[in-house]
Amino acid sequence: MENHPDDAEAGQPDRDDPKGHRTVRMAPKARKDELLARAIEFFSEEGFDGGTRALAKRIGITQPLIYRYFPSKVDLINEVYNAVYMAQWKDGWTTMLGDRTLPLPDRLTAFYHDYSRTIFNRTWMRIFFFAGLKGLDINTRYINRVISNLLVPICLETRASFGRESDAPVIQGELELVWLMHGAIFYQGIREHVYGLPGLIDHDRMVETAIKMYLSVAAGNAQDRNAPASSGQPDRTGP
Amino acid sequence: MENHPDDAEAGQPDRDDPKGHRTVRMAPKARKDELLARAIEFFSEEGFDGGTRALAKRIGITQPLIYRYFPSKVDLINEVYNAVYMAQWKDGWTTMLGDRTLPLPDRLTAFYHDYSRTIFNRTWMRIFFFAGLKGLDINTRYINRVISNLLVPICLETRASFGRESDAPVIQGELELVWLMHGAIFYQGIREHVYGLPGLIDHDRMVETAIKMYLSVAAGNAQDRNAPASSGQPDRTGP
DNA sequence: GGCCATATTTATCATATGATAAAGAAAGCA
DNA sequence: TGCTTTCTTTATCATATGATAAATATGGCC
Repeated sequence: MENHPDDAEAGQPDRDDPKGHRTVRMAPKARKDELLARAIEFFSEEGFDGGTRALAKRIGITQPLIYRYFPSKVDLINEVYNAVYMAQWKDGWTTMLGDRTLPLPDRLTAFYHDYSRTIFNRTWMRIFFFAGLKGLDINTRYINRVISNLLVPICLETRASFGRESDAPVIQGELELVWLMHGAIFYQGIREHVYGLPGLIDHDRMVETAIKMYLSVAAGNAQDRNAPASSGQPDRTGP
Repeated sequence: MENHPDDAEAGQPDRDDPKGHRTVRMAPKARKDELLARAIEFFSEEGFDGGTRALAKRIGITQPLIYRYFPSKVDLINEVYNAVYMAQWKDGWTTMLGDRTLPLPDRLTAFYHDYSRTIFNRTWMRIFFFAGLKGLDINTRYINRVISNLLVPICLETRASFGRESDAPVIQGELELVWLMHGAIFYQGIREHVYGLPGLIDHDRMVETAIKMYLSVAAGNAQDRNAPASSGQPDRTGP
């Protein structure tokens, strides 16, 4: 990192092979795949400021080789996005949430179990936050997709489930409630992969509890819905 | 700096003052305070990889001046930590949570309102995540303080509030439940300051809803407590 | 008003970074 | 076996970085 004056590695940059070449010449596609996979790993640890030399060293190649497969570091990062977020998205999630042959609690449970299994891992979680903090649009685009394809449908299904079906646009209050559940669940992934705390013993039970919390308050709101002028939540300044 | 061949700024690096000196000679303490305040701002935007030159430019001083007040960048960052996290912590939070002259829901509400007002701001939230991702120990230490001074007390007060007072150590399941509430609330700060989504309209109401969710499930657990062998949560594989 | 302590700047170092061009070497094929 | 393709490396550039030493100039004090 700083000035190791007479580092033994000085003469043979970037590779950790003690002598000459270690290169196994690879087919372009295989090499590119490998590079991308290792880059995902690498950037999830180091952030996007991680250097291309460090990445190359980790893979066991020299740094300029990266530029044969990706025109620039930014291009590499973009492919990382696509692989981690776009490619792992399942349209089936929205379908699953809307399948009214099952009770809503079951649908929510099934969805969040599957969703958690997809995103609760070190690379997904960390890259997501690195991107969010940098303001990269991958993050914004992903969140917008979550809202329109997951959270809004959940709002609508919740209405229907409590016999208040309507095509009226989802209002702020409904969405906030879903965000609370979603956040409660998502935050457990943050604990583990961003804070580095030990993982949950029983993810599935945690998910079920969060859903239970949501539904119990949603049910309460459904009953209050007739009377008050505002949004069905008790006034906090009341007696 | 470098060689922007014909840059107008070439002769007067780092300052944006169009002519000569703008320097107002400041007392060391005042200058250091200003530097620290702007560094907090700066690092919360750029992360800890933000350069000292960019920071200096933002303040309107030259880069080496930073090193008169902070021996190294790492030292500066450490002072940022202390100012943002250590100095803003209130021991009163723990006291407030344990004040049994008030009903638990009121205590939780008062606490989370105050806590949110302290941490729901751009600098706090973002620096926290920059530090978490980098694995800096500020983050770990802070979380440990949250657990022992906030979450564990909440567990104990919850027991007492439901007539199950005990000195037995807090078990995993109790803590997980509190983490769900805490995460639900905290996540709303993430939405705003890390994802950059528009802020909540009514923070206070969100906090109250999250607390209500928590207490309703905690109450349920309290009732189940006698019968089942496990932890009072219905078996998810049941019919 | 001139002097002096010191806050601030200029100039510079050593190293690290993303990126490019040219040299080298591993395989497939005749 | 030798040739050709192209995967991989060496060498290098231009710039950016954290940090230091020496020169400058500001403002209080007598």
